[in-house]
Amino acid sequence: MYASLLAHIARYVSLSEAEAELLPQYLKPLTLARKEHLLLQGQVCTANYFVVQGCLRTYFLTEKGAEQTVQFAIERWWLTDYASLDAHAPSEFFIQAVEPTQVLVLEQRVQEELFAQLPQLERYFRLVLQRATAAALFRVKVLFGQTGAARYQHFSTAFPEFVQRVPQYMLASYLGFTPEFLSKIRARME
Amino acid sequence: MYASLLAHIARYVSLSEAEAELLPQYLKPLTLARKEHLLLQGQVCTANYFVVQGCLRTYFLTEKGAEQTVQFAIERWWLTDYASLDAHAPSEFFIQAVEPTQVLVLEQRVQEELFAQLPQLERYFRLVLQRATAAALFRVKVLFGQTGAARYQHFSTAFPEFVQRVPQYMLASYLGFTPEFLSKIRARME
DNA sequence: GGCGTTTCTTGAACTAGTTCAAGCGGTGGC
DNA sequence: GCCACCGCTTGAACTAGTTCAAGAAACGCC
Repeated sequence: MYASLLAHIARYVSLSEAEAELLPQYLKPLTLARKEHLLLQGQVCTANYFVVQGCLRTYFLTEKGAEQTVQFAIERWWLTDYASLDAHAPSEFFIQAVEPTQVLVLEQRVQEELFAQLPQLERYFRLVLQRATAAALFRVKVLFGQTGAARYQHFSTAFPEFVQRVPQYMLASYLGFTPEFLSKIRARME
Repeated sequence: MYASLLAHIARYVSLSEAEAELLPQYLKPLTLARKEHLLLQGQVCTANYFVVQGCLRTYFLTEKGAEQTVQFAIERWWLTDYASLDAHAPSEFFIQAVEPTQVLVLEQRVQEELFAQLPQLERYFRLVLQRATAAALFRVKVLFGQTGAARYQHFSTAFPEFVQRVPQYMLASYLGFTPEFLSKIRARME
């Protein structure tokens, strides 16, 4: 359970064994069923979630009532709504388990204590956020730089296992088009 | 020059006067003419830029050769390409001054020394990155959640001074449509 | 203060992707 | 083992936004 997080932390900063053993005091495991929500629109987001096993997504409802997926998180990704977390404001998003999922929950109010105990983690989260920021910029580049069909083709060759794993309507909205259009792209590819 | 950065840092963490006086050793001022580049596609990005006065943008060239703006930075924003910076890899983006601009340059290789001297800055940059990540998510929400015309209307009521400041073709591509279409939206609004 | 470049506008033809509606297939729940 | 539902497909009509081209306006610079 915690091994996955410790391995991830070790990529960025080093913790002694004694330090590593402190983590379970601060992060609580949680198991989610398929389609279970961690956050509903309108609620204040109070925690950061690390995916040990499974898949989460962030989505919102468009004016027409369609679910628009804005990000996915699979194993070893952190997911939260920083806008809501930082400002203690109601979230505009839903966070939901795409499949049965195990997460570690880091509550915002214990995060400060954790950083006081293990100051290296301040650096760890900075580096995790740098990667997230780079990923967000790349996502905007892909959305603007290529057609829907090209986005699907690149995505499905880059992450073939992931395409199998999530319902196509979630993937379609993540890639910026309708499920019907995705179906037509697949038909065209033969 | 440094007062702007110190005021920004003070929003997130506190530095003593003695600590504040160390900053000029690490960050170098730089003045850019309109349209001057800080980074060209293909170069490795080696620094993080803080805008004291003026405006920067990140853009890339689409297959058709059009400039696609992906982000702007005005006073008190940091801008860099973290993908290139972290991986020491050639950047896919250009970073350019939209107007005459003064920046403070934090070279990647001196950033580590700076954090060793002033560990609070590790936290400062983490918090700056949290805001950037929240802004990136919000941007995706706006791009997917509303039509081009609605995006322009909301943007120009939220940031009227900014709309005056940048050429419309940059704003059009930032908002996800062509300059011609922006012109037509404006005509429709009368 | 005028010249050259850059930026903005307008219109007409076009296209990538949407919308709506109907049918089909798999599968999870009891 | 059956039913209900959810997700996927297909086609036809549609629309938001693009493309291309040409002229008008505005700006920055010496």
